[in-house]
Amino acid sequence: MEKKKKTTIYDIAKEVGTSAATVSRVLSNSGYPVKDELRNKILEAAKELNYSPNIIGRMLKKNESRDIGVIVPNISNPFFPQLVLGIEQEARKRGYNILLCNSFRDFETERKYIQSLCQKQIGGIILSSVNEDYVFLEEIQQSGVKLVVLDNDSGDLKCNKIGFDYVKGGMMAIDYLVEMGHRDIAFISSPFTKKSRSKAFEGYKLGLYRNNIAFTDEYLMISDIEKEFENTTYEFENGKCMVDRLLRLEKCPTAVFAVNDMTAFGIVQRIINLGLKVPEDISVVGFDNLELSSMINPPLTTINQPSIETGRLASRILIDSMNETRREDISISLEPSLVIRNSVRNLRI
Amino acid sequence: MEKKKKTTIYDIAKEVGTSAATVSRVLSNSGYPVKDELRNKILEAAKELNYSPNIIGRMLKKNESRDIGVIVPNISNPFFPQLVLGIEQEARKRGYNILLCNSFRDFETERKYIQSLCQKQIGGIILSSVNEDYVFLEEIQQSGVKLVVLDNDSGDLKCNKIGFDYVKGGMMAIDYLVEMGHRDIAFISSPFTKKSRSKAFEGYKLGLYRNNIAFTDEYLMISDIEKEFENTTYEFENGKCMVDRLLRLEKCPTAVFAVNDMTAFGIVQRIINLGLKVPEDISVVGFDNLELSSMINPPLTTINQPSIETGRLASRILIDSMNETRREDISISLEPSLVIRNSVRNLRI
DNA sequence: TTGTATGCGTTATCAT
DNA sequence: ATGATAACGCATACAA
Repeated sequence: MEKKKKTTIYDIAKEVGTSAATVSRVLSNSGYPVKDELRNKILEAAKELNYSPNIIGRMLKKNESRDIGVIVPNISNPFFPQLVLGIEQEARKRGYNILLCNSFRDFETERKYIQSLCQKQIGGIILSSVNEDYVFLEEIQQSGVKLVVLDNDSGDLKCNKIGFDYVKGGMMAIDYLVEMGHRDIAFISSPFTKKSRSKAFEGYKLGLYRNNIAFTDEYLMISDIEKEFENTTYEFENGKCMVDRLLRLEKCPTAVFAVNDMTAFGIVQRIINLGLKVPEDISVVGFDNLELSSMINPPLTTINQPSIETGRLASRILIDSMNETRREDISISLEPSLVIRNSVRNLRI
Repeated sequence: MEKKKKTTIYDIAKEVGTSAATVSRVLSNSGYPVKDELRNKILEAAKELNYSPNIIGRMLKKNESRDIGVIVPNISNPFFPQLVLGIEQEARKRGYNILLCNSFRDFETERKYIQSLCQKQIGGIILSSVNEDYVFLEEIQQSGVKLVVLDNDSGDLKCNKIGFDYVKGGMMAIDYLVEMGHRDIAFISSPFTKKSRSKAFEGYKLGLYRNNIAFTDEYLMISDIEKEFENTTYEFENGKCMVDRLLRLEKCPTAVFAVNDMTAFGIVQRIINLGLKVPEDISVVGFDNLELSSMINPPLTTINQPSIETGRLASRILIDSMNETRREDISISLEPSLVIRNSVRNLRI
């Protein structure tokens, strides 16, 4: 179990009786002309000596890395594995690797990871988090690191952005509910510490408005404490709690719109636990379309946010930008869509 | 948007009027004595010039990396985010970063990732996958890379291993079901392409045996095709299909034991869709204890496999091994536990 | 077509 | 306490 020194191009050069330069030319597929006989000897010796190139040496020389950083709040939130999968698929396709970091929505953690990433001389970062320290991010960019920011309507910062139309998503949910004959619709959410939540709420209100339904204050149910960083099931628990509050209302709504699917899961479970039925007694619409939303009972009607596609797109944009295929920043907003399953009752029949 | 050359220790040295060596001594926290006045000037200049060390240079020189590779089959399978979380928590605590790869249970993909990781001069790999090419892995190890293999009873390969007692888990499930008065218990699974599945089945059989229940061939339900690499919901769909087969049996079992929670989700949903009830008509026990198992209806009784703890342990073992705190390989098997929720009916009352 | 020499940014060795 | 210099492994400009 002794440390076997790794073989370098010099070892191979010595073995074959040529120079390191020639070995490098062959082994790095540089396309540089080398006589076939010699080339073969080098290739042979490389196998023989079990040569594996040291990427670090190459990186130092060429000052380019094939890595891109990805920062997400928490990989345990089922939305993000899908996102990461999309990013990775596209990245691998182009020969890039991803370096994954969980920020836990903590500002300092995120900042440290970004710094650490930069010290590794990565070419770009996909940032799905809440860093609003624009000066910091601008510094990062000026040092040559490309950025794709997800879901952050940071008006000021000039960089690539991929957004999602949460407002429209919220409106679609309400439209559908109204179409199904509902007019008493509650909105259940965790605190508006994320833009996505307040946007969805905005959609809720606009949806009511354009369907001529007055917004009722007591139908807006937001929990008090935000502690999701500790516990992934926070949203779920919150959904459960809010149901209790809901049922204490003098006029109980016929439907609820949840700020996300996890919350909806909690809502559905609590309703059922109480001996009521979804959607017979209360209808529920979620937001996200997690893979698991189709697996619960009843299968959840929800607004789809295209996670994998977002990931792919982010990868593509970042890598293009790193290769300077495109110099101007790009800004895209993805569209929600309604996924009808089984958690909404049609009051019209 | 011009490329601003990054500042190096030489720039700082020039600025301050000292040598690069001294700058390095200060900025790398080497503990080497440098006069306070000079040290401060260097620190100041570093801030001033916005210096950020180039890890690549350091790595090349010191030939050590603070990265560890992690290979999982598919981050979309909800078990793995938890595992990765555990790995990362522990790794960060000790100053290591993780490089995540999805092998999609594909042999060649996995092999390529391992090679790529090694070329990056990482110190170790946590491998949660199915590479059974021992010679390959041995080569890797001989080149100095430490290995922690998860869930792979590769008898031959000498390296760190963390296992899980699937057999015992299976037995616990059956014991519990019997305790609740069940004797007609089916086993539903996807094909035995993973050790965990055949082991769980072994536990199923042993459980029946020690409870004096004869194993019935027709209660063993395994789907025909394995195509999970394409579709994460494969297990779920499979569970649904198998229910149909189950109900065609002349004597329908009172309970089913699912090879994993995802499969159980499908089973539960299909049963309910058919107008039957869980657990009133059919009881279901799962295997894994995904976070979501508590969120479905009814909440799933299942066998817990400690994902986060496994991750933490793997990190700890790998890093210790890299630091040669411990030289001998270690081999641990983690214990299952029963999580009782609401998907099993007590026939005794 | 091949070889020599240099430099990427850092740390370590050896003088001073 | 500080500075000059070599070395890490590789790729490349230049010479031959």
